[in-house]
Amino acid sequence: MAGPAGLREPASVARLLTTNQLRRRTLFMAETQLIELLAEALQACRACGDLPECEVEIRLEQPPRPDMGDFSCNIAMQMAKPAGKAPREVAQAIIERLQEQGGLLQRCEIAGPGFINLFLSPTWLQDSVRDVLLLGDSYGHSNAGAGTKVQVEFVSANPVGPLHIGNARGGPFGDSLARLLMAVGYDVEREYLLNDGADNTQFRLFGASVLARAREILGLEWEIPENGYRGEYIIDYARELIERHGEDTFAQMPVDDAGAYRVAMLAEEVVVAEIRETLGLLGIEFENWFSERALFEEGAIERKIEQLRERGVAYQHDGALWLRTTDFGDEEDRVLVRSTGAKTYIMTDLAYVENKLARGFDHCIYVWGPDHAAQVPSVKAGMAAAGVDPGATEFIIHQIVRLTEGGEVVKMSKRAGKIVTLRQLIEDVGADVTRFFLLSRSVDAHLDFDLDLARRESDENPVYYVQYAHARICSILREAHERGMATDDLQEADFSLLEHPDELRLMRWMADYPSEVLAAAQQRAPHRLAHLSRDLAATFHQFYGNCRVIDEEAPELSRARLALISAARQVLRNILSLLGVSAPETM
RNA sequence: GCGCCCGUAGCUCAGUGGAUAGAGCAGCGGCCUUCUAAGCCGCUGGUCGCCCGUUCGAAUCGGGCCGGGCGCGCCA
Repeated sequence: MAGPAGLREPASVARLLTTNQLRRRTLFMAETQLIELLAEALQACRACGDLPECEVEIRLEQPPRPDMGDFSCNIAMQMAKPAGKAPREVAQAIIERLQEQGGLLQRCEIAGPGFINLFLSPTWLQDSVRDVLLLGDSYGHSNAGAGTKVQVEFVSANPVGPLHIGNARGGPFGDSLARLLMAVGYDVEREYLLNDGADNTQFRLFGASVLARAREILGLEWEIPENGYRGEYIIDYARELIERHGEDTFAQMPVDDAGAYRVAMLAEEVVVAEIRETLGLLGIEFENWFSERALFEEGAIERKIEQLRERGVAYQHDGALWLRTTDFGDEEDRVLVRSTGAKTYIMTDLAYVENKLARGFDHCIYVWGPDHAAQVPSVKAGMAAAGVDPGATEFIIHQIVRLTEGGEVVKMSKRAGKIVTLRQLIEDVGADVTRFFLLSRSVDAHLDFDLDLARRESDENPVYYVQYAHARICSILREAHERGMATDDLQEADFSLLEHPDELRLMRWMADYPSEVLAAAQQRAPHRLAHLSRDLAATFHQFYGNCRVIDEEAPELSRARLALISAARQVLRNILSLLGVSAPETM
């Protein structure tokens, strides 16, 4: 794929690079090497008795400001007490024995209460820009996951209506988490669980509601059941189904549980198509859509019940079958099979997790809404009771989303069917804004989705700020191309010309990117990507304000800067791609 | 009552045990004959809910309060 300015995509070159080559110049590797250097210096101090043998952990961190260096180390403060010396004195002893190594470290200094601040050499940073260009789309990726098979199950909203803002958050979150995990070397599959079993109360209530509406349309006696679905959209489903399957199908459908379930299954096709389409608008696609029904049909549920009985963890009481979860840390025992014979969610969860593990997943991540938070302990206890290692599963609970407009919370009522659908939201503010906003907060935090801000197509909207940086770079590359400057083979530019503080900052930022991706993946924190993207955009915009890229008087510097912004564009693209937000070439 | 999440600038929120706690939005003031002003620069704005502890060092870890949200079915 050719870039807008005829840039050659160096993907083929990237494939030739080995993992070691990739690692050599990431900041993470620099960090590892610096830690070794410090350890050697510390050893030297101990050898001549300047410092005592004591517990210290050599860790590097990022100083708050760039003029404080690229890394800082706190060992002097850790050792001050056992050494009986002032921290700065300890620091002095260490840096005196720090052996300068080829090209990595430029200088170091003591700062503040006793920090050792380390400055990377510009040469090292300049080389890292070349890696970005050579590795392209895979820059920032790593192999931390080592091919471990991970399943991310998310959304899994009951197939009883359109997705709404309440269950919208799991979509972008789960999808970006999956993308992140893939980027750091996991073998990931996304899955949507359809709660469409015959025993599923909600699913059957939904069927009964649709049937009632169909009968209404046909002029027959009708009644929406207690706790049924009263939203307008139920009428739409009824109409659609009558068109598809004919009036007779519904006129003759028995008004009972069996009829309700049959209608629910017919409606499911429509609902799932709608859900799939809506998520598709956000760039979310699932490798698997798993029907809970399959667990019943294929006998997994019955086998599980049998197994639990044999293990002696299930018992009959009050006409129901209970699981002895209290033996595994739960507050009370849980019902597996109701006295009506219907299976509960925990029953299907247990059969389902076994199915997942049987499919070869080493790790199963569940992304659940806050309404399911309370069931996590019982499900985990249930797994333990069933002999499934709960360590193979991970539950991530996201908090609620509220829409705000004009400073007020938009009120919604699910019972009355007064909801804002995800589709409406996307049509209102756009897919990119929807994804970015939903991803911009920590999953633990409640999220207020500011509709007024989201609608604004201006500088106030953070999505456009990031996309604008990308478009701006594309524009410069286009301009350079039009002026006849070479915009290919930029990895061969003379990077040593890039010495301006804003250039160094940008380079450093990009060199740090791979470890940020890894951290975001490990912390299951896609929202960090949103912040990173803004931060990179800001770093670029600042550079843009202070450094002119196209300068026909200085062709070599121009070329180096074109290489630099081309790299910045690549990293912006890579972050946006993890976020699932588009990177427009013009705005 | 019990459990989970949150409490950081006027508002919405970041913040891997470190230095002068940061962004966005809102407010005030500058910067376009030069590569996209959807931008940049500067200013204003804080008892990090409160108390005690751990630590050389706490917004961050532990305990206890206070406040808000959500959940606590033989619904999912």
